[in-house]
Amino acid sequence: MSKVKSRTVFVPPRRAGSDLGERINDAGLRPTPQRRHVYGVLLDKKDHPTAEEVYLRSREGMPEISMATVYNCLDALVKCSLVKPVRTDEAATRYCPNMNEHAHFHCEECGQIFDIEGSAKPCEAGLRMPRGFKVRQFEMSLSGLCKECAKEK
Amino acid sequence: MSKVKSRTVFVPPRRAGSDLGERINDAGLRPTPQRRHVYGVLLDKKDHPTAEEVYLRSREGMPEISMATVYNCLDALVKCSLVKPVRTDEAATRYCPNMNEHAHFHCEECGQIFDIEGSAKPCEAGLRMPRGFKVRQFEMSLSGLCKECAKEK
DNA sequence: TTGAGATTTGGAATTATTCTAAATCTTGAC
DNA sequence: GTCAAGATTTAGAATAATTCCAAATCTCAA
Repeated sequence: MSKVKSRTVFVPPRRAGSDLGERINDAGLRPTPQRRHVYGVLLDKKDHPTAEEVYLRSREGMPEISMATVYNCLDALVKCSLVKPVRTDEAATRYCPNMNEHAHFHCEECGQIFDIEGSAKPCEAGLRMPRGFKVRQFEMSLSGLCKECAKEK
Repeated sequence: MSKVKSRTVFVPPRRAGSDLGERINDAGLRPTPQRRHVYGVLLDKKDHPTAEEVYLRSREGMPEISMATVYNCLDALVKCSLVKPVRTDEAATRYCPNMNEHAHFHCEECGQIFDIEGSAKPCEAGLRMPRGFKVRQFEMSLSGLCKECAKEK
């Protein structure tokens, strides 16, 4: 296993999945095995799992990982803008690794979340922003019935 | 105290605050003193209190009310579309009695929520809805710094 | 190689919310 | 007015999601 390691700059070892490590590294985080693994789990299946679900999936490839670490890793990934937290009407926060501009559709029937492509600025979306407010985030979310569930009615 | 009471139709007693009662009644809910009181508390000060805050304010005029009842009342008001639940990054759900079309702005600094007037349809807001989805709710939410907090930076 | 600081871990603690079962209230029928 | 069925309220227990804690381990710049 040939590694290149400089004195002052951390270079992640080159092996399968190292690109994840790089993305974490680029974002200013230490690319620990746990963070890499959790990020990999999210990228692997782009649904919108809860922390609990991420924990269960993470344990498959890393049986010793703890729930606390999963929360830590998710927080870290969110802080680095690699992952977005998604809140629905349900209690648990879900996590989305799709960082393209999109909205979330929550199906009231089956509970699934779907990414809806597209974006707009608040004013384009008909909002009358009062002067002086500094908008950092603008999110749109929808709920109703997904294609499958709508069909069944 | 003159009351009119028919055999088959409930007529709420006419006294101060009965309009609240009517709105609750119209929405198909029994206008109990607790529901009326909780709704009154929300209308009284149109910020976006948590259940906890609603509880504290409710106790001022109705010291025996319980937390469970506050949750029950809020759920009932939400079901009747008299009140909207608002979720932010924080854990606790907040409640908004403004049922006009509007979005919510959450100030990251002071935590306050502001109503932003305006509305749009998903397609007008740049979203490309896939065929077959049945949209029941479309919400927009913003975060950043409110006027006051932005000034301080 | 090493020490400072970051990270992980299991378990305890906290917070928000829901559930439960008993007491009370409300309403429509008589 | 009286009554029973069902709705609502209540206190407290239970649950669920998340955060906190302190000890062990890891990471990496010097």
